Amino acid sequence: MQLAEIYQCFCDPTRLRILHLLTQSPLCVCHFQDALGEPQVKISKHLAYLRSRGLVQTKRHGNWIIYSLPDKPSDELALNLQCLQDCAQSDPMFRKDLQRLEKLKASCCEPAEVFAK
Amino acid sequence: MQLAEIYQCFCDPTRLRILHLLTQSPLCVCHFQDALGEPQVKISKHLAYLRSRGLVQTKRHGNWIIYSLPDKPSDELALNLQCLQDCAQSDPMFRKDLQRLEKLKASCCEPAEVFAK
DNA sequence: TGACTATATACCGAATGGAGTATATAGATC
DNA sequence: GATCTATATACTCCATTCGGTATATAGTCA
Repeated sequence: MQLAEIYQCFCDPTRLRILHLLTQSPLCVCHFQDALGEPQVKISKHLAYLRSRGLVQTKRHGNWIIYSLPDKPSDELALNLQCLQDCAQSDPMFRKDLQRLEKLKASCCEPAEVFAK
Repeated sequence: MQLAEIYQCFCDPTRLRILHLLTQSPLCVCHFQDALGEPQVKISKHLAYLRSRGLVQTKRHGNWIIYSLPDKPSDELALNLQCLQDCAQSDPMFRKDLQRLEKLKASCCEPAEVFAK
């Protein structure tokens, strides 16, 4: 059942925060590190977990590897990502993540593609 | 984060099927056994898992223990249960579960409260 | 009280998950 | 080629999960 696999990806707090940020824009590993305040190895491993299950895709841009949600998510994934966004709106943790992400976008000089939708 | 705990409950196929059936009506263990075709101990343990995390509640009715969704689910839980129902509509497994449940309801002579909403 | 029914729990083993430390890789720059 | 930066992977440890087998418990009925 694919649905259960989606929930397996959703069931860790760090992965949830990663996926939530990705609903805003594609990002690379260092952005997750800064926005979530978690060590590189932790972020990288959770991203690998999500990638191996098709929840995120990557493309390289110089030294950076840019993570994004799938171009064509399944109906189940799309529904659940929308639900995640709805739930996240009222959660302080998710809101803070977004705030830190906005600050990062404002302060850094990285190429537009990284944040491009 | 409570949200991650909800997804932990959702991330096993058997638990998903149980929760999906419960969106229809309260049920007791033997109904899950019959509708899902899984052994008693497996059902019982998953129900205990869900119960310990507040996803289901119980009341005794003679020898039966009737499981139901919480009277007042959190916003997050309500949203995700709705999402589950939406996803389940197009999934053959979930549809078959519902069919078997309907047959059970039609063929058995159990008290109305068990299936009452 | 004793048997029966529905359900729960204890215990075990295999598998997976998650965090940390250390190390490897790939591309960029000099 | 040497070095630097960003990211990934290997390894280890500990905790949790999941399934199965066996057994316990609570309520019912004779």
